[in-house]
Amino acid sequence: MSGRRILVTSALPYANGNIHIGHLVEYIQTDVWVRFQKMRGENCRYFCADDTHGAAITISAQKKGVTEEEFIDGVRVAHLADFNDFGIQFDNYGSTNSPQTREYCNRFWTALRASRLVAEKEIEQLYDPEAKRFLADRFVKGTCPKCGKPDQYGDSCECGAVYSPTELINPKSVFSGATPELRKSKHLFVEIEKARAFLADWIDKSDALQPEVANYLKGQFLSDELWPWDISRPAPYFGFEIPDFPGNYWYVWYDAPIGYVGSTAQWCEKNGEKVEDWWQNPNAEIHHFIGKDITYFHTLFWPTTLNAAGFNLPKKVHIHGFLTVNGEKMSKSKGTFILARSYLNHLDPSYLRYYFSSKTTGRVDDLDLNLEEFENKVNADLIGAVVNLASRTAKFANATGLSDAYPDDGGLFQEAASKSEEIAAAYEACDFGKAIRITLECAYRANQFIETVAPWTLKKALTNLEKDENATEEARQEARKKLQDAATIGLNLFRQIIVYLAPILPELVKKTEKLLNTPITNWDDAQTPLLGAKVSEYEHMMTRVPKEGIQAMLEESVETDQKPEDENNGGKEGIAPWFDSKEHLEAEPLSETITIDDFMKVDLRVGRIVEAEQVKEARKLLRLKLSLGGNETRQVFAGIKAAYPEPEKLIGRLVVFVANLQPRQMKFGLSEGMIVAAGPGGPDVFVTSPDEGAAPGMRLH
RNA sequence: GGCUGAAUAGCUCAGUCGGUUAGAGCGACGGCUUCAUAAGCCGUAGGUCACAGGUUCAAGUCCAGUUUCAGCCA
Repeated sequence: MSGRRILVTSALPYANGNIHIGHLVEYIQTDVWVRFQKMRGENCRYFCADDTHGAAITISAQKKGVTEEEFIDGVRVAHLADFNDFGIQFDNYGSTNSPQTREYCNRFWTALRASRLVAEKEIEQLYDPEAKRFLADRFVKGTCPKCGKPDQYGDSCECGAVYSPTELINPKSVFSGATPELRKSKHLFVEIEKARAFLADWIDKSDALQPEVANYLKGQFLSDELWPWDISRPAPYFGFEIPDFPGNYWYVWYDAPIGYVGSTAQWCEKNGEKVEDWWQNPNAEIHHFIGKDITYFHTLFWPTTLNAAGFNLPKKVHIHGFLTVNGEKMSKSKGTFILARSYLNHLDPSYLRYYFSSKTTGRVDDLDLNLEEFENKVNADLIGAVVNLASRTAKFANATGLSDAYPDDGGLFQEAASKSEEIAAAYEACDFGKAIRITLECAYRANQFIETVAPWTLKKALTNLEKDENATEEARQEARKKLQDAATIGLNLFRQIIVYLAPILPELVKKTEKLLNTPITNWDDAQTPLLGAKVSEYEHMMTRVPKEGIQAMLEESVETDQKPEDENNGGKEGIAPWFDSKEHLEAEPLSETITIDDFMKVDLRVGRIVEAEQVKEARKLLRLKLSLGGNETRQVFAGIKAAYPEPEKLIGRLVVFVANLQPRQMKFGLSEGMIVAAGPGGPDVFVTSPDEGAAPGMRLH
């Protein structure tokens, strides 16, 4: 493959929560840029992965009662589905919890050691004696020492106060609720101060950073001594153990960017390529797309690590701002904390791809999603100006196809073709807003042209001639040709615009390809008119933004029980507080007290589901076969059909099972017990699972 | 507090190297059109370019200051 060799990454989404529209700013921006490069014929690859390590993952997994690996596997499936449905097209989507990432963690580590950048120091930190683990500030909660507000994090309070976790009144560990104590432990640090000369030079001269970012780094960091970077965490910690520092693990932010390389390696294994051709090749370009919150990880620590190992430094770090909705931070109570899935449930992803792109400037500014503007802009630009071009011309060419020679259009096609490089330069600079502005000017001119030629009038004239018995066949031919020519011009101007918007609107490209029976694959498809092509029956390409869809999305988001992750730190040391509602307890109040003897009458056992199938005739029932270990099995009919429509997915799971319930003959067979599940019923039934380590046959006490 | 950035029409934003009368889209208003699932075209109104200075033949643009807003401070 020829062209520039370009490796592109987006920041790895943390495996602790769902993708929301704030994330999408970045993935859409990156995807558009990558699609643009590919259309230009560059050898461009887009790599990403889930970022899976750290204490927050452990907590989330514990809350769900699954292992960390099970938890991140589940999140990965959800992430990929969201990305896919938004048209984000990765060349490889890996995980930091992969053998490839581990291998590169080791390699970079060796390099950092060899460069004498690693130092050992003893630090004092809060420790949870019950959970037997050290606690980051965010995992301690207590009463604010300044304002007295309870239930605040160990580093700062909602009142704005900033303090150390040791100052908290009545501090508690979020793991166990135990009172933490101070303990000393040894940590490893990367002394990036030693890399100062390199960093200062790179920041100043490489042109990898937007000027405001370079200024920020110079003013904020380089003006003073660079603090050593605490890179190890004592066990237990979900991550990779440091080979030469047993009992300690790399901090999640060490392996997160290495995940870029790990994902590359995975792709290389599948495609017979070499990692060094991408990461250690002076002719390869590395482009990172990130949010401004994680600037210093990517502009201080990461270049230092890469440099130590002799890897390419980023050619560009493209940094974008945060998303606001209607001018404010996303808010759960206002319904503006919108999950990707909630958006997809109600609106077309093309709208958001277009809107975000129209507001993408390549600068670090925040981007506002104003929902009223969103609706207006998409309707006016995409429906009114762009799609409308096809919808008002296509049917006039349906019978004849496009003309065989491009008719005189007053230079419109040529003029738009001449904008190609200017638009391309805007894409290259991530100024998608500018690319769109120039393209839309073409659309306005095209609409004016259609207005002047008025194909509908030509069509009427033709119809009249065809009815008129006195009309000559020549006159009819001429009228037919005029109409075909007008439609040919309209559809070519339309297609040219679609080429320019193709990186942003892949779905619209597909529909255009279908309409004109010709693929769009290359940027230069905008240079030559399409001639002689068949024109399919016009089908709607895009509908106006449904107002009720926006409303429904907001309503759904108000209900979503999801908290914004902490922007600071990319959320990795953050933890979503619990939002447990009282509704369930109110719906079903606690029963009267029983004695331990009463309880002991119930023989609860761990069982493994070895068979699970639909009972077709039953409304609510699944037939399960539970193994209690050895050859002991029981057949159970469970009323969980609505909640588990795919029973085969239950096979292998451990469940809790009432083993001494009197068997009951049911219409479909004998039920020899029941499995324990929570929830009000219907689709809201949740089968309970024992923690890892439990085995079939164990009794619950 | 320190640092960084921003301020142009009701809204969202262009405005190149300092160079003619500061532009676009949306919205508002008036008209035209009726091919297209209300889309399109023409026109009108709307600006002390945050403020007061400086440099210059010439400043929205360059310089220093002031105000306001936003962000960042591992």
